[in-house]
Amino acid sequence: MSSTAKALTLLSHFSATQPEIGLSQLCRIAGRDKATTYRHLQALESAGFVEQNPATKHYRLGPAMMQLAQVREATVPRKDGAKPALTALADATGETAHVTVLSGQTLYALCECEAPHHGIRAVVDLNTFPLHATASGLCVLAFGPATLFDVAIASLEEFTENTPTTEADLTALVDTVRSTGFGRANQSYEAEIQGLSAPVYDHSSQLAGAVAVACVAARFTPDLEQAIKSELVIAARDITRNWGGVIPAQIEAAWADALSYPNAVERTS
Amino acid sequence: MSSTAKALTLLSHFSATQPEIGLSQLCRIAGRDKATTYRHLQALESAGFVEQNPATKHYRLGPAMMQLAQVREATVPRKDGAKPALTALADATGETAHVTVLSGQTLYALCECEAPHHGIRAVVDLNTFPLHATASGLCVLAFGPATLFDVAIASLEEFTENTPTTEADLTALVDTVRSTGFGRANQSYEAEIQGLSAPVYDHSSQLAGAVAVACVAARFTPDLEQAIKSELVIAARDITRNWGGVIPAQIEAAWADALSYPNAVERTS
DNA sequence: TGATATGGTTCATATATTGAACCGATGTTG
DNA sequence: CAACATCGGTTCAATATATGAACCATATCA
Repeated sequence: MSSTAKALTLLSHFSATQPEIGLSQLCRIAGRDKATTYRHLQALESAGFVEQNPATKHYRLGPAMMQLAQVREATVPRKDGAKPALTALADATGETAHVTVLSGQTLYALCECEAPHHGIRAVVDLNTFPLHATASGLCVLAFGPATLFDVAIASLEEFTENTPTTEADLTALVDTVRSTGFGRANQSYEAEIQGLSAPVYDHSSQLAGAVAVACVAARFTPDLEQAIKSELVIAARDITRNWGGVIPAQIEAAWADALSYPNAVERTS
Repeated sequence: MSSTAKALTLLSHFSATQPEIGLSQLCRIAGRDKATTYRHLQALESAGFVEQNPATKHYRLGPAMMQLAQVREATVPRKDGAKPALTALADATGETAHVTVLSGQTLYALCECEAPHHGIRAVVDLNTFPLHATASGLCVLAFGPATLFDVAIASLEEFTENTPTTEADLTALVDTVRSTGFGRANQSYEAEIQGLSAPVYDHSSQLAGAVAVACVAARFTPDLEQAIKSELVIAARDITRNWGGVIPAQIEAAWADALSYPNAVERTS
């Protein structure tokens, strides 16, 4: 590990809950020598990556972050940050994958990717996603602003015989999503289509949207469901990372539980 | 200079106008060896500070910037406090407005706002602002720590034929800023760009940075200068207020004098 | 007053960084 | 199409640079 990489990992110890850290404290957290840590902080400070609170001498993230984040945002718009993960997801699952973004009270399609594996495949052709009947919508209801639930029950349009049409039905579905970390729509929007989704987050620490897989129901087996879920987790982490967000710990925990990998954080890059 | 500092300065070469840079190109820009630059980029990539465009192999700023900027903003919420005033300033003047923050001996760009009024407008695309050649820099020299003046005269790079290149020239400019309360850069950094700035303060009662307007020189008239100055005062007061600071009485007095509104404190919201 | 924190500094040691030269691939050009 | 240029990436000997135990100066507290 290069000394540069070591210096940079120091930055990862700053967070909203612990925004300012003293030298000795940071040494303990990072498990590194004090002189070394001090020099690393000096280097970071010279580049504006950290600065010292003049009053306490504690260190905090510096102003250069703001400038660089602006350039990053101008360089990689949101859609581009989702596309690679989406194609990987479609390829790995062999099913159609798509990403939705929540804007206000509406869930919009951002982009979509069809896997070429099968002659029969789901085609996602929506501008806006009904909250109560799609996997992405349920995901947003479960993890997004609470006010959305009222919006959803105000228009419980019945698309298929599986569409939830009562508040009780919808509450039950959303509760399941909350406990598993995955949105699931069993032919509730279109017959013969099974949807599975996972939430994605952005820099605001709020839910930003969902990533989902639409699967032809005839192919849907417990094995495929497990496979899709584990790929969804990878895609959701990737997109969230590109959008500057973090997956809430409780959702990571729910995923780990649902996938029966009690301690799974096997891919963080 | 530590290798970490060298690696970090690579990041400053990325900008909105040049968001992606190839290895060889970056070596030329940074004036460093290719192997070294490559390893530095590897270290930066491992921390998510840069990433490679898979298609072109060119490097660009990475997703980690977004997360860190989020934490920084949560720690020192400056950008949110500056943005409304900045858009109002850009809108009222019809020119490009920006805010800079002083950290240590370096003046960083915090955010920028372009007015849509004109087809031709200034584009601020800087990571750090030279102290001697920009309106914001002169403002900081005039009202910030005295030690900055030594830093400034240590590197009097000549950007245009109007750039001050002697200590005497710079002293004269800074004295003018002190007596008027406004930083002014008449095409001293870029030809055809007139800069005007005002200091902003934070809770520490120290100078925190500057708010500035970059104006296309061809449009610059005495009337516009007066208009920009009075808008700058409004913006500087607003930002200072949001950052928990107070404008020193002597600067308020200088402003009132310069604007020929002897008792002007007519808008403080 | 002594014990224990803190942020910051020193210096011999040796480890990690450096850059000229090199490689294979791709693209240009007369 | 062969010669040339440029690209991203790699190698290895030379050495510049990072390292950490011990050490300050200062502040806090019992």
